[in-house]
Amino acid sequence: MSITPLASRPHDHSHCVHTALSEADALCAEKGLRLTALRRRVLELVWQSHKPLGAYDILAVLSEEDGRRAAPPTVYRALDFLLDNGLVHRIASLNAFTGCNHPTHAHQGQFLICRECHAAIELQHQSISDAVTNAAAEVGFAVEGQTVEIIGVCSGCKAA
Amino acid sequence: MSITPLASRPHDHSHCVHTALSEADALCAEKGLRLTALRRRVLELVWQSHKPLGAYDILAVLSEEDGRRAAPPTVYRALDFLLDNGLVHRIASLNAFTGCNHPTHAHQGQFLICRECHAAIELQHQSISDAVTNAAAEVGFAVEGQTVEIIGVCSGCKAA
DNA sequence: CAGGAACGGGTAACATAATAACGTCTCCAG
DNA sequence: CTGGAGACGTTATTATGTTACCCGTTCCTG
Repeated sequence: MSITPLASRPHDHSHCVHTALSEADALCAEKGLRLTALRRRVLELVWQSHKPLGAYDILAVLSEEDGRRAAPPTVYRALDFLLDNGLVHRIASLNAFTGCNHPTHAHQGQFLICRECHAAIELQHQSISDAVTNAAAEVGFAVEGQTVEIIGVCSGCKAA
Repeated sequence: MSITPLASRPHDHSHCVHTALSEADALCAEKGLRLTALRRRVLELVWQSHKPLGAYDILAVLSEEDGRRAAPPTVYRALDFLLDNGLVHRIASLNAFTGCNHPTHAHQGQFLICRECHAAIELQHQSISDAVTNAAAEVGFAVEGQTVEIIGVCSGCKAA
């Protein structure tokens, strides 16, 4: 039904980062949004691995490379921008952020989070969304947003 | 397929609280666990409405009624006990806790969270769990726990 | 009936996460 | 060129969660 998500198999990760940044550039150009140096840098950091990154992790990197120490609002504002425009997702159960695989169309992903390697694998499974929507409809609940975060062990870590 | 969850319709709430505490007593007696006064009180507070309660909300109530002010570890230890034994659930997207409807058998609920009245309606919909398990299996991911939290508007608030 | 491990709980301090409020700068439209 | 919106810096504060350490009780064991 679906291809194996990239995050769950070996791959050239620098390609991920490059693609993500290019897509972000294109999307912002198209919508007339300003992907400033800071926002671009934060997006790059979030994409540096498939492990969701905490706001304060980002803060630490920025502080180190800038010399002067950055303050929380700097990072949160950049993250808010990226969230608003679908370039990153927030993982509520981890208080962390991860790059969005499909920024060009609005969606809410589901995430498989590996307890071992901490990678977050984004899914977009219609059957899950449908099951949620149907279950909610049964009790007259109007769905506006879904947080689906599955903890477990990924195939790679199971093998090891 | 399922009956309307209690939390989503009018009901005698004192009955909820009483039932929850009785079930907790029974469950702890059976398992040889100690439902101390503090733990029981925290469980009662969590059950006082169907709105999930933050740890610091509980802390505030305990501090006020005890005169001396309680400290965070007191509340978190009680909550850990209740979580470990399935008496309450944690709502990750709210950083809050809510009473478990079915403490006697292990399970992981799904939650409908009303943006208006803040009530959390616990579901246990097999179709959702199945959809999640199947989607995970497709990529070789072994599910250990599910966080499914749906934000939206409940039937009561839609009517009003 | 010692004596000591296990447990519940208190206190203080700390760590992490997020927001509020205000000021300055830049850049582009008019 | 000017005026206003948006981006970002800075400081402070609030919210949430954890760690380390100590003390008293319980309860089991010898």
